[in-house]
Amino acid sequence: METKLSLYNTLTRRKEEFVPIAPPLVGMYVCGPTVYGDPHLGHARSAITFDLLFRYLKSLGYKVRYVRNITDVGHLEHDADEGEDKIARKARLEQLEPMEVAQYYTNRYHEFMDRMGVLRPSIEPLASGHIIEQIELTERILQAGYAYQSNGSVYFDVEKYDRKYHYGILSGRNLEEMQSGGRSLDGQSDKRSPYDFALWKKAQPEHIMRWPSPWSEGFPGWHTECTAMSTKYLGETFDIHGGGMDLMFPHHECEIAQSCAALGHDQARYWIHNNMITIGGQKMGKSLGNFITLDEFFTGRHEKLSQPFSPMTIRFFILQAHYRSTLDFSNEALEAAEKGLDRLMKAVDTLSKITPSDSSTLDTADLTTRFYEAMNDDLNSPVAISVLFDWVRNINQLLDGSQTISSADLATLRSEFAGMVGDILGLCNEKTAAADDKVAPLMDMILEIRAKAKADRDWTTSDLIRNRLTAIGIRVKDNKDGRSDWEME
RNA sequence: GGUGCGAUGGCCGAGUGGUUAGGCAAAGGUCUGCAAAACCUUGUACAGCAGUUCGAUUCUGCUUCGCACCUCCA
Repeated sequence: METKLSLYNTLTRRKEEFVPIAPPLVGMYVCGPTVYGDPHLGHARSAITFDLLFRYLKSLGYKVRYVRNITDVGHLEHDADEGEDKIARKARLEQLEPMEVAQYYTNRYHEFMDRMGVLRPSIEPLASGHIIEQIELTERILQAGYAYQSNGSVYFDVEKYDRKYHYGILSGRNLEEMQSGGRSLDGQSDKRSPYDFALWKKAQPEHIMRWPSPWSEGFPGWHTECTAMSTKYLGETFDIHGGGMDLMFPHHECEIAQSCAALGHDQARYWIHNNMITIGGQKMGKSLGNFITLDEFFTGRHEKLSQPFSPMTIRFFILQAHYRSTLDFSNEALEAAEKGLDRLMKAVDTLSKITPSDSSTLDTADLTTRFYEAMNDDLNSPVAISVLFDWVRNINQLLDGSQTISSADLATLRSEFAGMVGDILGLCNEKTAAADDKVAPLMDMILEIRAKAKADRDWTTSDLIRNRLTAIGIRVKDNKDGRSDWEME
């Protein structure tokens, strides 16, 4: 490999060469969804970003253990003691068991991510299945002296922690600044300081999701699951921790604090954060209520959508922007992505129709070198895709005959190109997939009849066939050699 | 208020101290029975003002505008 993979590490605020702790093993933990609502575009961005990293690391030969959690414990709406659990509230509104809500949205999440070509993680632990581990973590932090009990709840002592470590190391803040510019929370809570966060919360009588603990019947604080589960499955130190930028503070900051307090050190070597999807320049999210769910994208049922957009179009749209840039939603951008993807997938198809020559006028090394250079540069998928498009032109020229390729080079090109598009970028041809095995021979027959009509200069018949096919959504394209191709709209 | 980030051609979106991003859209052409597709050609884009430099869209400073986090959030 000419270049090596470098990744932007939020912790150091620069790109660093990626060096795993114990190659070829790589441990990666990514914060997954809280399952109390339908997945939206934002979830897709995070899932696809780390799916790309997962796929790319694997393609480089690493053996990756990818852990992505499901948060099925609702935590609290507000930081105050009387806050309501998100999942419990949803359950109350829909008259379901909390776990029924969590299961339903977990299923929905899986269904939509599958359709977008997002590979399932190696381990997908549930927060509710790791209460014991979270209690153990809390005990360790208590023993280390960085937490205190208060009315049955346990809180992390941020001020004490900050005297030895640095609370704010990831998000570039420091406690003093936060305190001086701080908003004054009225002392309605059991916390000593407004910046302290809960490791364990005592449940109010009406709180449904609750577990026994040494301190009270209650539930874990919302930062503990990630620390507890990443430690369990990836060890005390692992390679990559990912998530959305909005999780940087306080969530990831608190994870670091918990690790340092319990283990004496941060767990993750590389902290990777994907940027947000915006709509009209503003973050698409729950708090603003301006999000569009994936279901709405796939069906087109949303007032802001001009048409349905397929799962692969969404994936391609996301991949066409760098993961650390904000990506603005618009119908025009999605439509452009749809057409661009179509062009790319057609080229994959075209590759199988090219006949080799004695020599090559193209150098396939150009594709490989530039593609991997882009991917190695902090996963620059937009540039990688632009390299692919340069080769889409080349592939089309090969079909036209204005370029030639040897059979050895063609074999290389086929496997490289398909691997980049399919295995690394995770894009597949939804149109081809739609045509099942029986349709293809049927189409061959129909086009054979049409070819005969064309040979007889019977344009009435040939146009009738083509028009009828167009009407049912099958596009016919005539080639110079008299043969025709077809594709599903 | 604190801490960060951004402003690129009609739209989306990379990148660079001097030489082509790419996609979509648009215009002309080639091919074709017609069409579609494909191919070829076509765009003096880098918010504004100073400064550094032989040269800045790229570096520095300021200005304007926008965004994110500080509260659940991918």
